[in-house]
Amino acid sequence: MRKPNTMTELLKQNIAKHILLSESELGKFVESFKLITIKKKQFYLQEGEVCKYEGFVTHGLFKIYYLDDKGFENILNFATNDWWIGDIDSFTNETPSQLFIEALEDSELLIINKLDKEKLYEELPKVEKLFRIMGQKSIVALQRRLIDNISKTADHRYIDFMEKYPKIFQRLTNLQIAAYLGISHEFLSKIRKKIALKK
Amino acid sequence: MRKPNTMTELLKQNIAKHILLSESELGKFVESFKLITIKKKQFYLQEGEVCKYEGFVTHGLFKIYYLDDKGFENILNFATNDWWIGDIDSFTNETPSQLFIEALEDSELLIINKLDKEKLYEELPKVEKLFRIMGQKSIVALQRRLIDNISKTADHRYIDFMEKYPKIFQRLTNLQIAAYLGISHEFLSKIRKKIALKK
DNA sequence: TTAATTTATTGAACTAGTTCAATATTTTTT
DNA sequence: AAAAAATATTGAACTAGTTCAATAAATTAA
Repeated sequence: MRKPNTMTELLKQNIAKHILLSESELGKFVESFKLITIKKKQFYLQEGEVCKYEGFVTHGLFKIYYLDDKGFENILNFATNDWWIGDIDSFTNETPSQLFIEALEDSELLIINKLDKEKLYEELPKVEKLFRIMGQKSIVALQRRLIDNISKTADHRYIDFMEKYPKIFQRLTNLQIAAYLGISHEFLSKIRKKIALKK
Repeated sequence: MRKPNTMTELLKQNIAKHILLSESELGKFVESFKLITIKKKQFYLQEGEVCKYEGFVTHGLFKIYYLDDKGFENILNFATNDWWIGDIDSFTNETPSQLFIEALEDSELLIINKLDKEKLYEELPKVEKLFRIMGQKSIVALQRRLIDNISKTADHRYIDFMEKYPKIFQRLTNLQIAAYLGISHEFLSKIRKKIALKK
């Protein structure tokens, strides 16, 4: 593990993208977080649990997924350095989550619990703005993802994903990519072949 | 058109679901909004425009959609009484929208522009919380919609929609429902026949 | 280092959903 | 009330994507 303050630097840089805080406010902000590690194949969150923390990934890789009626894994998203994870619904309303969040690599996170987050909202009103803006960005991203899923074919979505997230892409298996694209891995294999032949 | 203060009552009730404001704060809040009407087939927003207002629908019905590469209409959502509309991305960043928001019935809205909204954030810090919470709810809804779209068949999605929004459902054509479900209207017609035969 | 397990590829048969074209029905306009 | 326009239904041929099963390749565990 790297030094904790290297990790909090990442978090400071992340929030500086959205709002402007003084050095002392930044200090107070990051102090509310705790550094934890999660080993590959271990869970940050499992279906049925209440999501107790919001987490900022400083290192590693996660998949966020749910199991459908047939027990099939559908990946909503991946999260690596500089991404936030958690189940907003479960965290905010303290209800059981439907999601699994699992480490695909040994990972490190800065986490905050609900009480400490609420304290932050009170002490640093700008934090309210921060999470409002982050929420807005999530909405835009989700809206785009929904649009793509409705109106693009699987090969198109595969190529888009590869181009948009080349670094994550390399670290994933085809099974994981297929579960993200919403297609069977056999069909992904055929898409890959077709693309390879074109070149 | 009904009396303006009947309309602002609806807005007050809506925000009371999320945060607690005093009567005078509520008054200040609703004063920042302007009541407008949009006739059937007219647009609240068109592709290429910057979204200048966020709107709270007090009466009527809208479709929010975008045109894909083939010029095909994909409906992201419908909005009726007690819903908010706007393109968050375009509104926040003052960039051209990709969306159309069109009235399907003669409609009434309370709208607020960016400057007035920012003023509200400053004067009533709880409003920041309000929009953060509303954003979180949108995220949850979008996430569920994405999940459904990936993992459920069209007949399942059709039945879900009918059961979840029976009142809106009745006021829509099959063309509109198909554009929302992401299927051709011919196929929707076949789904409807299959369901009718089962009964 | 071998054995065991997981991941990837391929083909064949299938199913969900599309596309196109023709006809019927409903709604809107005049 | 008639004509015009938009919406809905149906069938036939098609395509994108699934499922199942067998085999190969790559990773992980012993």
